[in-house]
Amino acid sequence: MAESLTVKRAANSLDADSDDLVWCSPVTTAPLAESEATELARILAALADPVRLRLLSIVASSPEVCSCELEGPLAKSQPTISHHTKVLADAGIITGEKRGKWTWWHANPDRIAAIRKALGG
Amino acid sequence: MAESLTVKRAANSLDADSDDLVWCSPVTTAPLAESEATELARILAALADPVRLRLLSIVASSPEVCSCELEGPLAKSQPTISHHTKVLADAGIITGEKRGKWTWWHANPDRIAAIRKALGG
DNA sequence: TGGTAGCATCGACACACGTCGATATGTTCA
DNA sequence: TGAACATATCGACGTGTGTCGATGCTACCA
Repeated sequence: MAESLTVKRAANSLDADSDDLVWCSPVTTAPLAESEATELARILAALADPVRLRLLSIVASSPEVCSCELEGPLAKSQPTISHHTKVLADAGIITGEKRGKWTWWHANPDRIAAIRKALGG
Repeated sequence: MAESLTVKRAANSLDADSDDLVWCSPVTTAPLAESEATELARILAALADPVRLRLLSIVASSPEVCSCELEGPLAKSQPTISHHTKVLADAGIITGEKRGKWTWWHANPDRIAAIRKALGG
């Protein structure tokens, strides 16, 4: 196996090659189609949790963060942390890279910028 | 009673007079405090629903929208529409103005901009 | 005054979600 | 190989949430 392996980003229906701002028109501009709204809601729901927001803020503040460095600051059990990283990764907001025993997480600024754009940015 | 009455914006703990971007540091900059994360998650949760996103997009696309104009496009019952407008209003994202029999809704661009800012904008 | 219309609230239901212990998987090292 | 560790997955539990019918309340109009 390869030395470095990117964790799969799960089956979200929007993994176009160019990752940014392709979803939908800004929410402030024109009525959203039902499919656009569902997709955007899915991404926002991934963010709408205090633990995940703090997790993201920790990951985004560092170039890379190991899972084991999250359990302490977030004061949650290991399965809970794993659950939350998965939710954020499925939404494309963070990406996990498995190196040896550890999984290293980093934020996806493009995706976050796309969310801002969808919010009228 | 007065001719025009602004619907109360409910008891959200963040109704500072200046309404914009006072919550928390951008999520991409530094680890969020627990209280900041909880507050931001509450606001994002108000957005993280397809019906509410479409509702907001309709309201934000017009200067003013009446509740009765939402039932049709959103294909939901009247109590459901009322529920969703309340959630968005409690989050400060839209504001309702009651004139006569009708309640007129309009978006709060400052609040939406604050959300973008909290997301690293 | 009575009737109607717009909207909010209540109660109930089904479903989704956060949480964690137990367990499984996979990697490192002796 | 076997032991130890990091992480993922599973199963279960309690709680939160979207939905709607029924009901209540207020404003308008004849």
